[in-house]
Amino acid sequence: MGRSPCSDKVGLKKGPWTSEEDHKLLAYIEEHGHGSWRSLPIKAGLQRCGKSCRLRWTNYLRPDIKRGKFSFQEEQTIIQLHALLGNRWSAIATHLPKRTDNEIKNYWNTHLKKRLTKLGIDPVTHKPKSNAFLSSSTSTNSQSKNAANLSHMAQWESARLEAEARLAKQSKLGSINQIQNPILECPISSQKSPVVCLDIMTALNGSLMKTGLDKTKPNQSKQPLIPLSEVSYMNTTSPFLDQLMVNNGDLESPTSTVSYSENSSTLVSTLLPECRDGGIDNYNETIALKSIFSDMGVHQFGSSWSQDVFRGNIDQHQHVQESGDNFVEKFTDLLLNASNDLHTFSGGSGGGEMADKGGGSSGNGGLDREYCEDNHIDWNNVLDLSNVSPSDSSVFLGPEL
DNA sequence: AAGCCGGACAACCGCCTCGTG
DNA sequence: GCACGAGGCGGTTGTCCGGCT
Repeated sequence: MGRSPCSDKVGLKKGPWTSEEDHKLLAYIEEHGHGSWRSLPIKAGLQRCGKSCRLRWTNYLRPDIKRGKFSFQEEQTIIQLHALLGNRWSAIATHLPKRTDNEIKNYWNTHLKKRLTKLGIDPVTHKPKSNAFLSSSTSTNSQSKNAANLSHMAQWESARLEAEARLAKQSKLGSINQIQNPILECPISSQKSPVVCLDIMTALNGSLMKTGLDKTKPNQSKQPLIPLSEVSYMNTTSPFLDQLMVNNGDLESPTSTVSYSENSSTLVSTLLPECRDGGIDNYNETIALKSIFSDMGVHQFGSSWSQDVFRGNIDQHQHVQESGDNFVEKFTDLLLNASNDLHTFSGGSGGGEMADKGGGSSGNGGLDREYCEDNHIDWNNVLDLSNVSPSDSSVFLGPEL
């Protein structure tokens, strides 16, 4: 089965590239573009197969490749994205501009994987190898349900990120120079101050721990939040989640190769089916979802998102459509760079456990290695952000109301 | 100095997806 | 709908190099 490797053809060279070959390839592509990779080697005078040329170009010769040591921030991003996406290196690479998927993959295999293992973290699941929560014989049914649902939602989130990665890639193809790395460019990151919470599951988890009214949000006097404990979206029979997972024709399966429309408006209506349908049958559950997003800072997107859409009887559909244009971008930025510290997650009360762990209010997100070492910031804190175990995420516990 | 070993990373291989006729 | 080719992706292998004995 399968065709023979292209390099099996007689006369084609394998192995390391010489500088002369590099020069030929570079010169040809600079002058003509790569065009068809299959025909390129002949035109460029190379005794290589097209595939080998393509790999050499994309992984090594391309001018927009950043080489050298990975920064602490890049490591952090890789770990967190890997927790969500698994070994989808190309998807991860879309969030690390100037790094190739091959480079990230190699770095993971040779550095990060071992480091996590040493710390007792399973590099596959990103959970402690002896996970008391999962193995506990005293786990309650609700805990089991929560775990199952967390897994369920993690799958969905993984699929969403994958689609977002495709969007990013398409954008990059369309205007390669217009895409800037929000992580690298983030002014807040350069200030070495905020905590980044990438992990939506952790955020969701934190929100699940919360109950009651969120004082940080506007207009709640009109529409108080439904206590999350009373909302059934984490129940396996949640019609909202079920709808989220299956009702949108484009969103076939959280684990399948995602085919949902790469259209942010569609994504919004996927998230907010009642908006799509024009009804508010799932209003309570939507309010719960709002609470989650607001906790993650989505309320900062602008009034059309947090104030208008959820206020009540306004033209929700229109507002979502309007805000949907850059929803994906903002949402992903939020996950990856988000500027908010964990105060948000701890109800805005001015410093949570993470802040304490991370050496004061500066937290650990967006910090470079030197800074972390200077300030005795424990690497484990980074790992906390990718740990989705509900039982040990006290970091995200909100104030009891 | 020579051999061994392991880390790092470039390159390859096989499979998959997607576009096209 | 099907076949085919191009390109992409992730896993694996090969090679180089520095440290250690």
